[in-house]
Amino acid sequence: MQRRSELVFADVDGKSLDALAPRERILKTASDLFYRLSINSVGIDRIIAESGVAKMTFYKHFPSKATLIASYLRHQKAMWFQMLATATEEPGLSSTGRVLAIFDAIDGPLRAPTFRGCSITRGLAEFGPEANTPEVQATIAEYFAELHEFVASLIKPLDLDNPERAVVQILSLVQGSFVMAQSLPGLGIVEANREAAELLLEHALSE
Amino acid sequence: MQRRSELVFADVDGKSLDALAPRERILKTASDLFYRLSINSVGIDRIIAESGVAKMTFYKHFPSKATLIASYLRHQKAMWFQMLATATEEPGLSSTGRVLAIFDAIDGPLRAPTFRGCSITRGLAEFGPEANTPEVQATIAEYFAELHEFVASLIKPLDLDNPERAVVQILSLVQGSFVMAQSLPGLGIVEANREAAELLLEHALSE
DNA sequence: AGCCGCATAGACAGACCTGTATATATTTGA
DNA sequence: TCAAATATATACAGGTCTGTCTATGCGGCT
Repeated sequence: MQRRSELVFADVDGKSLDALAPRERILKTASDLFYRLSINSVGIDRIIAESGVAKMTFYKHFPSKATLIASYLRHQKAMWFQMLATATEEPGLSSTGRVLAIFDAIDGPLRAPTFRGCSITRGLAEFGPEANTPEVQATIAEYFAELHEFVASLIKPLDLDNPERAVVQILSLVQGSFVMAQSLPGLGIVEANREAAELLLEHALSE
Repeated sequence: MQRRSELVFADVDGKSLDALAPRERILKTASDLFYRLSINSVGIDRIIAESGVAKMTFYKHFPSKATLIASYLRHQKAMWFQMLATATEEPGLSSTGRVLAIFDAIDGPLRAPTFRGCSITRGLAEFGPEANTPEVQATIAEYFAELHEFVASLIKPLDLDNPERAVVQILSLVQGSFVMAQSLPGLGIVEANREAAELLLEHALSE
């Protein structure tokens, strides 16, 4: 009996596994296993067994495990950016409010008992510079570059003296929140870091 | 028989590999491979081959791969805490100076081109709650608990209204620095986060 | 009806994994 | 010096890994 994924699957969410098309069934099963256990410790055979699909069907949709891993990471990235966009584009928010909305958005997910850290940062832990899986590494690199870009676009309207410093600080507080929530849950982490971010932005604005 | 502690590394650093005793040779080779590539992607056979040791010798010193992994993580933890202790116990430092000394200490290592993130956080990415390697998971859990304890002990003398919040903020900035340096190097990360920490402590002190 | 595309089922190859066994050599220390 | 402890070299067992192959079933479309 397989457990339902806690990860957000926009168009997939809610449907039972066997109501899904094979490709989605595979990706959903793999995402759940990869996130819960780690990528390298989950084999193709297990994903095939738990998604109830034939091996040939798997290899028709994903020519290699690396392809599946890259799809997994791209999917996680898309979900995460969609969540960020929704939160920060809320109407009526001030410019600093938009930055702080990141923390409001992650607070819930990071408190979930199924939370295991940032899936992409954990992917980087397994597929660093010396791995030879270019598609996977490129996906990871794009994620971090785009996240930086995204936060920079939120900071820009504040017209700070040193915007790049603020971007680094906010990003660090976000990434730090992920690691902390994974390793030492239950300390009001996001609340503390939201307050830190607020103070840092206030101070930067008054310079 | 006086067995050399595995946590002692002073006499290991600097010597060429084949001048070391087998156990140290194995641990050093494994540490290098685990850190560069990830733990699960490096097999025993490769560690044995690169450390120039016989398989029987390996299994005499490390009854299982999990034992080796735990030794690796304990060794990393010891090095890191020793570095922290050295930096924060520097004479002449104020109480806040001790906290900020953490950032001064990590700045260099995080800029190194060989830096690949925190070895223990990366270990957690591979050996989370659902792995069945109790020794490894216990080592990781101890690390995070002790790191929290350590920072709390530095914050305590400041006598803040809300010390736990400051602890979380400092820890987050540290962990965030590690992730950032790993994923987006070259942005003056530690400098920015040291300034953030300073501001946060100043503000907390004036409450 | 009949065909085509997709899914299933499962065997199989070849590489790699952890861990053990056997037999030989080398170091060490009493 | 000589025996015990330790290291070496290598073969092997049994499992798991990714990826391929063959053969079969089934549903939709013309």
